[in-house]
Amino acid sequence: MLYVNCLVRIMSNRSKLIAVVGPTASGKTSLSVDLALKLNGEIISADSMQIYKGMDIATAKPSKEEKKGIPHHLMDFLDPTENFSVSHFVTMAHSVADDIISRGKLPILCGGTGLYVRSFIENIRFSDEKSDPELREELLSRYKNEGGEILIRELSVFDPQTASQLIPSAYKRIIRAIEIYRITGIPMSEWVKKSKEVPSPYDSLVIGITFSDRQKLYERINKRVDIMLEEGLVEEAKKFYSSDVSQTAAAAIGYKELRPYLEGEKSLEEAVEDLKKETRHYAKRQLTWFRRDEYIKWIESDKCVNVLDEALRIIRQENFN
RNA sequence: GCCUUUGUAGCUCAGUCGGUAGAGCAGGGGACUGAAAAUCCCCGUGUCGGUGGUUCGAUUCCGCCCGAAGGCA
Repeated sequence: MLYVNCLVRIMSNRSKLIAVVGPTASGKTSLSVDLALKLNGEIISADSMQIYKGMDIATAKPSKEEKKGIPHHLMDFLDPTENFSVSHFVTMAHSVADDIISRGKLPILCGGTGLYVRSFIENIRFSDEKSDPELREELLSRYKNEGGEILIRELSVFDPQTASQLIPSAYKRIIRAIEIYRITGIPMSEWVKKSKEVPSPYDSLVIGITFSDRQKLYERINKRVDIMLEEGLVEEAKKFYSSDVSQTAAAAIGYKELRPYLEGEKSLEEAVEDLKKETRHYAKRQLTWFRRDEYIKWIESDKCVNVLDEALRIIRQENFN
């Protein structure tokens, strides 16, 4: 098995790429920076919220000092009024990765947005057709009035496979499945097949950070939220709500939990507890997402002495240096 | 010291006109192809504070003990 892997790598001659994934507050940022220093790399952020300008504290963007001079791409470049999506990410990440490689450096993907990471690593290719906000609105109001079952039945006429995988309450996925067919005339299940046809141009090694004791991760999360507050999260939230924001940016954890406090409906203490809780829930969902990818090489952060050394060991073991 | 209220899941609390109990939250598991920090699904046995009594049977009724809150002295 090992021989086969080596052989494939030597023969395929694909460019190497390392990814660092894991739940929020697990230490991805510092590991990726240290790896970049050791391996002459640059970082591509795979984070659906760190893309936005001004959303610094809430998204735990690394400071100048934390970046240690390593270039960070796809971070801090978009205005919060702009929407964004996976397909944008994949397209941009490919061009950035190719640029890094062309300069003789190692691209290091780092982020906790599972959909972004997986789509990039598995080279999922999205259609050029954009989404149609008006159609979505229409379908959403139909969902509210008529219910999910009717929409699923409608979907099953042109895409029985996708329809069979959906339940009435999963409205976002029902709406998207109908939308993509209406726009392109091709059912979602076909798109999914097509999206996987081209193998990845990169030879990727994905390292995941986790904790054998979930409680340890939760303690880190709680502590980090307290630090965010000290750094001025409340002020950042006020500023965030002082202007219009896109639907994508509005989903960020950190502002919406503080909003009831800003509007006088909850005490700061209560809002902060909510924020910690939502962050913990999010971390749990991320772990569920990444656990599914059997190609991830996991590091149990609370069990190993030095995460960087452990990562370097894995990299050597996989012939990646 | 006396009176009242109270003690049920990690937390907040329902409930059982006597047949050994269930919600919310927390917690756990899962799904995920253009909003993904989003969205959605599944998972509830715990000396019913302790002890004695009544009873075929007590977490439920009665006595005593222990803990908590409030009131009167």
